[in-house]
Amino acid sequence: MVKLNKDETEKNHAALMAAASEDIRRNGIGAASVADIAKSAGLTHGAVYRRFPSKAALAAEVVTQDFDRIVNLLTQMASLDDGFAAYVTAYLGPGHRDYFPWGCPAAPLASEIARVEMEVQQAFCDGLKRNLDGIAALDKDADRTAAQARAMVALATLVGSLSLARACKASDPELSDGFLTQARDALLRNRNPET
Amino acid sequence: MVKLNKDETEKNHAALMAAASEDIRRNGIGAASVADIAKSAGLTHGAVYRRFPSKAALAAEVVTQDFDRIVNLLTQMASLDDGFAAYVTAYLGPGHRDYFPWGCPAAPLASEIARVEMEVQQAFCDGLKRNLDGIAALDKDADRTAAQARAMVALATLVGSLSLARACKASDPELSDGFLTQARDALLRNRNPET
DNA sequence: TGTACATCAGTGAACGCGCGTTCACTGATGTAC
DNA sequence: TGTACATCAGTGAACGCGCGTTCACTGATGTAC
Repeated sequence: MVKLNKDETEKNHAALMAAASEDIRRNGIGAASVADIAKSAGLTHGAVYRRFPSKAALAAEVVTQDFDRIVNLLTQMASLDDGFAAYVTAYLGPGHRDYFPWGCPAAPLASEIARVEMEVQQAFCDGLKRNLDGIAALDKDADRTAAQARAMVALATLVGSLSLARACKASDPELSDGFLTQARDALLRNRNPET
Repeated sequence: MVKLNKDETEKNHAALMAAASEDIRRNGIGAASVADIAKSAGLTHGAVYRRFPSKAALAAEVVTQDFDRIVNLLTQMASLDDGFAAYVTAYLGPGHRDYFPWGCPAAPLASEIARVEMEVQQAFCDGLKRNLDGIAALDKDADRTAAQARAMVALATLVGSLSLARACKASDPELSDGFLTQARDALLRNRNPET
């Protein structure tokens, strides 16, 4: 290929991040391949190593960026009448289950994170905390400790039901849909039980 | 090695299954290696292929056996005063998070299952349904549909919190413990909201 | 009881493959004069 | 305005490695006679 001007260079960087984000959330970090990511972005694998010292560094940046997107979404939802319901409904919609160009990185990566490089674990854990804060901010209860606790349970339920819905989609689509709808109903019914 | 008598052959088979079960739940199916599994069982990789036509066939049998163990446990717990509390407490204890010789296959494999061979997906989905039935059987509510629905939400919450607790264990042990205790408290508080 | 032989669980060398990573090279850009 | 040159994003061949899988072989077992 030829030398590009700055605009095209930035476009290539964004394309690389987008391709990596999709591949990593769809296939996991281990099964995502540097060459495939580069190819999806219209580049070759060598270009990846001009920008990132390793696949792990790329994965860490992808995880951070993915959580940034979720946190931005949560910030927007905080201005809605019922942001929590909007978040839960979007998270457990069939679109989020079947579509990978963007989405929550916690569900597909949670099981794998413990065995990858520490820099990726740190990025994940950091993002997770920001995600939890964003969920807790949707909870108007004066007791902030309780709101944080509820955010943790809510995120765990979202992650678990999305993962299980994805797992059994091919074998039993009805069961898959059931995980999404039952979790949604339960989360919207059980919140803030004291009020 | 030498020819073994039938007892030793069965021992080797059991050792292979145990090693595969631990490796697969600890590292995932993709990252588990046939050679490592054989080595852990005191054999070489060739021995695996005398018993299983492929790594996928081994994984499918491991998944089935892992769910069998969970279902047996649930059957035993059904005779306790509060089997659901016993299940939730054991599932979300730090032992289940940190120890891999046995345990629930749903949490570590959920994210990965959608991209492995169909025979493994079938074994997983089958096991998942038996797991759900076992949880629902701990629920004495006369409304069986509601009990099934609660079982799905409970399993999703268990899977999600265990996965997230494992994910952030190294980066933030307190947050990791929090996922376990908050999910446990919520599951024991919110069950069967109509009674 | 002793001998010959079929069985078959397990061994280990070999295979092709895709992986992450390295590095010498290319060639358009944009600056220096 | 025109020319020489340093920069640097991207290319693509090459590397060592571990993977799943195959297969000719080994040798104790347990049966047949």
